[in-house]
Amino acid sequence: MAKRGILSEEALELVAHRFSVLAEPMRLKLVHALFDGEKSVNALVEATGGTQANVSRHLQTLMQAHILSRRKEGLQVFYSIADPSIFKLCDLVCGSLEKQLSKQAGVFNHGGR
Amino acid sequence: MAKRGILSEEALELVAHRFSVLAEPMRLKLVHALFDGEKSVNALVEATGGTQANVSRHLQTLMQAHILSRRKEGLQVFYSIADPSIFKLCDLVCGSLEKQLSKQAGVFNHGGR
DNA sequence: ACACTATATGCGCATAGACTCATATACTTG
DNA sequence: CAAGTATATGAGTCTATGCGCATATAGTGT
Repeated sequence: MAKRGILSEEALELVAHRFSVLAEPMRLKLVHALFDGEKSVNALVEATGGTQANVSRHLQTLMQAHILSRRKEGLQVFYSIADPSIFKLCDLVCGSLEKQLSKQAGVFNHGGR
Repeated sequence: MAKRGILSEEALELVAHRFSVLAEPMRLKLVHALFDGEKSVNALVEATGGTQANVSRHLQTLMQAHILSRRKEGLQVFYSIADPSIFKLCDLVCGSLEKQLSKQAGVFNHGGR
């Protein structure tokens, strides 16, 4: 277990910002699409069904947060996941949500007439 | 490692929402203040320096996300962390940010004469 | 140089949500 | 029941940001 000291105001802002970057479905979709390796912007546009402009913008946001990395090759730009902690992060949240949902389902199965 | 399948649109929204709940400095401050055990609203107001109204609102948000739990005792309401995955989540993000910051520092130490 | 493709970005609109003030609710005590 | 304390919430304002449209920039091939 990591030791958790007192967090400064500034540190809190950083952490909050990091979470906020992951708080958009489209960006999660992009990250998820990159789980199995790098992809070009066009490939990501197709994979997500978003517009090119929007996908590009979200990729910028993810880049600025150092979550993705860029590789330019001719006309195309390939993005890939730069911060491996994203995997664990998503696993954690998904796991926690599954638990919650199964509990809520339990309420229905249990209480229902 | 958990297996990561394809996430539905709906699942993405849930995960995004979960992140968005943690994407506010004030809420992180509250969660952080609860790391060492339950506290009353008043105690949290003092600990965070926020207004009572605002603290109460953020506590609602954290409750609805099933991150906190409530215990009422007379006039006071005590909140505590209900979802232990929060600890790991924060550790992960903090660790990742520390790495990033030390890398950025390295750039300066390295390139600068 | 021109046309073409891939990606990035300026701008404007619309919405979400954080904050404050005032007030409502819930409980306790006299 | 009245007064006091702890917490929650309605209404309004203000800022942030996601999205679409159009256009800019960068690179390739003829």
